[in-house]
Formats: sequence, C-alpha cells, structure tokens
Amino acid sequence: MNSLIEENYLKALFNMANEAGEVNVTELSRRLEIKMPTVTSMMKKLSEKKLVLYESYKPLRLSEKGKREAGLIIRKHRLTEMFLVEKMQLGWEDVHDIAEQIEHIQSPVFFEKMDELLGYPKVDPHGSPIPDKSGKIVWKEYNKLSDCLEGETVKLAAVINTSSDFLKFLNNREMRLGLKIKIRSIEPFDKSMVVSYGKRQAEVLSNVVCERILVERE
Amino acid sequence: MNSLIEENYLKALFNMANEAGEVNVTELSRRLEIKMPTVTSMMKKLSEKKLVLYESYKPLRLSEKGKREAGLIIRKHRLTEMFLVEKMQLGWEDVHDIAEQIEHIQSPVFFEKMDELLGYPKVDPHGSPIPDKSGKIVWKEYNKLSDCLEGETVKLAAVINTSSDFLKFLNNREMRLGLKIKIRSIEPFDKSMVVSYGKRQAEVLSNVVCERILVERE
DNA sequence: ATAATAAGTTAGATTAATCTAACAAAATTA
DNA sequence: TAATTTTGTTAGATTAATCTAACTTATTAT
Repeated sequence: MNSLIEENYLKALFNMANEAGEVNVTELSRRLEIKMPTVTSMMKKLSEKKLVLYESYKPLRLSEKGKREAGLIIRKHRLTEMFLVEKMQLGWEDVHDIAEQIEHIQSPVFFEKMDELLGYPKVDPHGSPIPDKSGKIVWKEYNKLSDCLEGETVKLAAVINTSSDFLKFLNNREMRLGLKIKIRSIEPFDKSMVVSYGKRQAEVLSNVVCERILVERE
Repeated sequence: MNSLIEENYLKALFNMANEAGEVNVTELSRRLEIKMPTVTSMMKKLSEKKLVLYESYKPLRLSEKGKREAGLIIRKHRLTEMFLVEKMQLGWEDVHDIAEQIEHIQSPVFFEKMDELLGYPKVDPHGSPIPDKSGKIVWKEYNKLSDCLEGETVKLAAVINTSSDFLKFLNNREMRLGLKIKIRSIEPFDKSMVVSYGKRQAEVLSNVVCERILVERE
C-alpha cells in the first residue's frame, strides 16, 4: 500500500503528463510546493516500488503500474466530485478540495456504491473523463474554444482550469456543461470573443478564458 | 490544527471515558495498539496543546477543549455512518471502517450538507447519540437487555459493540433498532434469554449478547 | 566555445511518530 | 511491611518526509 503522500506524487505526475507531456523535477516540485531535493528522493523511492521510471537528469515518467495506481486515485477523485455535485447538491466550485481528501479513502465498496448510485458516469462535473476500474483513461478529442472560428456553434464539453475563481466566473455567466455557444465575432488584436448562448446575446470572453474552455463541434 | 494521529488519540480518550470512566495509559495503549512510551509522549504533547490534562502516574483526562474537539470528530464519524446507511444503502456492519477515515475530512460544508440531507439526526445507525455542533453529547439512559426481567417488553434502542461480527449476528436474526422484544424467560444458570419479536417466537440470546444490547422500557 | 544560468543531486539536519530497553513508581500479594 | 507484579516514564534509536547548503550536470546566451 502507498502512503497518502506517495499517492499525491503519483497523481501529480499523472495529471502533469496529461497536461504537458514531459514532466521534470522542477515542475513537480512547484506543483506540489515541495522542494526539489525532497522530490528527487521521493522519485527514487517510487522507482524502488516500480511506480516511477527514474533516471538522473531525465524527465520523470510513471511506469505502467504507476499509471494504473494514479488512474485509480483520479477515478476516486472524479467519482467523488460527481457524487458531491449530483447527490449532495454542492457547487462544482466547492467540490475539488473535498474530493482531494476523499480520494485517499481505502474502501472499494464505498466507491463502487458511489459509481452505482451515479449510474456509472463517464465524466466528472468539469467534463474530465473518469478513469475506468483498471485506471485507464480515455480523453475525448475536444477543441479549445479559442481555436474555433467566427460563426461556429459549439457545445461546452469540459473546462481545463478547475480553480474556484474560474468556476465562479462561469457560474456568474450561467455557463454550464452542455451549453450551446455561438461565436459571433473574434477580436483580432487580443483574440477575445463575443459569443451568444441561452438568453445572453453578446458576452465577451477573453482569450485567457477561451483557452480554458473545451468544446465539441456539432 | 491537529494531525490525523492526534485526532485518533482524542477520539479514543473520549470514547473510553464514556465507556469506562477512568482511562489509563495501559488501556489507551491497548486500544490504539501503540506502545506505552509512545502514548506517554503523545499525552505530553496534547497536554502542551491544552487538549489533555496530564500528570505523571495519574489517570488521563481530556480538557474541556479536548472534549469539544473529540466530540466534533465523533460527530463527523456518526453523521457519516448515518449518511452511508441512509443515503448510500450500505449495511450498518460495513460503515464503521469507512467513517473511521471520513471523520478526518476537513470541510465544514461537507458535513453540514450531510446533516441537512439527513434531516439533523440525533443518533447514528447503532443508536449512539450524535454530538451537537459544539461537540456536546447527551446520552439517553438506556438499560442493558441483560438487566431486564422476565415478561418485560422493551424496544431495541442501541448496540454497544459495533464490531462487524456482532452486527452480522443481529442482521441474521432480523434484529434492527426500534424492534420490540418480549422477554419470555431467563435461564438462571447462564443468564441466557429466550425472547420473541416480529415473526420469531423463541430466539435464544446469550448473556454476552444481551449485555451489548441497549433497550428502552415502554 | 566558453561563461553564465537553470536544473538536478548529494549530504546532512530536522520533525513527528513510532519503537525497544532500562528504570521508577504504584498497586497487589504474601 | 516487604516482595512481587503491574503500570508508567526516561533515554535513545528508527523511519518517513521534509528542509537548507553545497555541489554537479545540463542548457542557454554571449
């Protein structure tokens, strides 16, 4: 069994690899807010446990075993977020910190029951895919809203940044998963977009926002 | 903030004081399966933090602050057990181990929502009282079934032992909280009882069992 | 291509929680 | 009450996870 702390390293490695491709000690250190020497020594430990493929001065990689275990932790995290939103009426901006703790609970029946009560969901409240029971994750190929063109109509499928501030920003503008958005115009200078959806005819979204919104084309 | 480990010491002290009155180092050590010198040094630490009133060679006592904090942990534990049984359809014999972990979650809104969804329950699935938001606990004065007399009809109010084995024993005999039990006879030799309830006309319960069942007289 | 900067590692200290071995105090028994 | 047993404490070692300081390797810029 892995400690809670080891689990946090595995999860960070998994998420960072999905976001950025290669992961190095400096980035992992920054993400976890843990100094580099500590990260190095933990990488050696996880390498002993065959969870990480570690070579000095090389990028950090999870082994297959490491990916599976990290995937299962993320599965627990995302199932929990879904449960908190769907069954406990908490807001999508509130659930991350709670799920961050509950993901470390050791109890297969607990998470299986969650899964069952939720009807075996495939994505969490932010549109991120929930890994399956073997820890595997399938990313649908979404587009960033910022890569779409004037005149297109798209469906809000997921959000990249799940910080509370960003999610509140979306809440304030009545933006939810599944929302249909029409791109009215794009400002060439700063790439901001004017979009319409629901009852809103002309909302302005900055490029920073548009880069964090993933959409599906019809 | 207290560590998870400190929380476990506080909880054990609180529970043991409720069960037995005075608590000493040996018992606490046995309960937590932690060696005595470790317990002694933790008592000194918790004493520094004003959670425990510690004097060498004296019985261990929680301070008012310690009682409050322990009560709040037990509140989280029991609310969680209730939630798992009522809202997640888990059996009362399965919930203890999960609640043991969830009780350490730091998130006021999470537990307030649980409380709200459950309709502000006063007892957990084993009939144990749930401490209020200030950590205070009110024990109803129940009787042990073993102290009742032939001919009495009583209501199953709580169980003392919450081990999985005992709860499965009760499940197998269709015994639940609220059940009305009539005492048919008491065997003088071993104090075992023949009782009837529901569709069962003559169940034999050993004294070991009867001592762990708390009842209300009508 | 060399110097400067950034990234990564090694060595050694620190903290929290644990342990064992040895000792001391309190309670029990003879 | 003295001896024995039980209970509790002290001293010192250990482990996991962290840190800082010093050093090494790799990358970038001149």
